[in-house]
Amino acid sequence: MARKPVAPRVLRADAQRNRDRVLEIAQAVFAAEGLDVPIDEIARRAGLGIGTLYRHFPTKQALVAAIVHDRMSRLADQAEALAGAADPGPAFFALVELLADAMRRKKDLGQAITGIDMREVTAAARTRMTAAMTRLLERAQRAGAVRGELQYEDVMALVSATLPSPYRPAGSPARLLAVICDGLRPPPRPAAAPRKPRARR
Amino acid sequence: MARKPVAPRVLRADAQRNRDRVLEIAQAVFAAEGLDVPIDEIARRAGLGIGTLYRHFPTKQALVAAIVHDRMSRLADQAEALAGAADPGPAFFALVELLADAMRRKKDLGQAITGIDMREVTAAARTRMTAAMTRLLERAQRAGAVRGELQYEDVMALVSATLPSPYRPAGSPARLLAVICDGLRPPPRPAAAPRKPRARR
DNA sequence: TGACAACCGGAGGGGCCGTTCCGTATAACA
DNA sequence: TGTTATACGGAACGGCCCCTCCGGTTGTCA
Repeated sequence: MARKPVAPRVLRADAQRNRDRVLEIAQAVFAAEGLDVPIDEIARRAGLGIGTLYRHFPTKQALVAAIVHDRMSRLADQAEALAGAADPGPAFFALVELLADAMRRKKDLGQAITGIDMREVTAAARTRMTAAMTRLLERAQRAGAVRGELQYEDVMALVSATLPSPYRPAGSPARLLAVICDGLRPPPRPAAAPRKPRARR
Repeated sequence: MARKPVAPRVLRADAQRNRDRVLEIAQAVFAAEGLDVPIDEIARRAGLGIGTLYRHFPTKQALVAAIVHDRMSRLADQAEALAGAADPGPAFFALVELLADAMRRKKDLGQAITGIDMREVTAAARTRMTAAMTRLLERAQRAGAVRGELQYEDVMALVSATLPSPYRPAGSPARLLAVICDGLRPPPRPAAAPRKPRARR
């Protein structure tokens, strides 16, 4: 169980310095190596004791949350901007690429969105993100740029396919994204009949 | 001096019974709940002591391997059959669906193919699987049924998108598979120009 | 039926991790 | 410069898991 750190109005100078340092290091480490890095390791790399780290962030979750929430908020901002774009089709695909790119660049983001239970902790940003994506998806669907039957979860699942997972080197992000984006568009013929291959040449 | 051989020709009746029971239970549990179930849990559900389980399978990996190898071999059989089919296009898409379906039905299979390091242990079946898929992919590409630039890893990454992951309820498998299969086909126009939405406002 | 090899069960060792505790150090301020 | 609230460091704790060990049990065969 975690004891809530008593937060006085102002931190002592050294405390503020250390807090910043923890955030800076953790941000880099989680982005590069994912959220499974032990907290002792973060402390070590920051040149601090474990106790110090725990005074600033009462829980590993709290530290992760601080970082992921930040990242996710920025993403949500961009998503909201795109959600209001004049032309929803291109905006939707831009958002898909944006998401895929962000999640690939920041391993922690991908993990937080895709897997590990950060639900509670990133609720606010996540909600905005979901709302923006959902709205844009619906607009793009009404505009005929995206298959009508798809839902938010479908899109997120597909985006997550571009993420590398441990031990399995994922396919090329660019190729995967091309497949996914083309697949997201409405099929040429409404009937689900498989397309006839062109005659060989 | 030589110690007793690890595996005598015939197991004692009770030992054989217990071994079978472990396999049966582990198979069900791993399929339903994935490979993260502790081994004590398997033993408990089988009504056996941990020691007993460990005599039959010296390692958790060994137990998992026995089960996953089995499953994967069956899949490889089917893949090889499809790889030789007359019409490579439909056969390729059948294999994709087969894989997605198998991995969704058996959580351990999905995990073993996608993530956890079972590489060594399932090498034989995996190699056959990979070879069959690669061959079928190339044939389907030559037939013009699948985008030419894709590679084996791309296809597997896409298939894995249909898998549910913990905490994130995946999208509908049917819808995802539709998107993926359509995306795998060569795009109608060489240029990937996004479709113009209808004018509307 | 008796003797023994084969087998069983589960306590406990060891490693990894998140978290807590508390003796020591130091910034802040008079 | 002295006093004190605040902060620091890291040993130690507890939970989780894989795995080992060994005293007790049981199938098997003469």
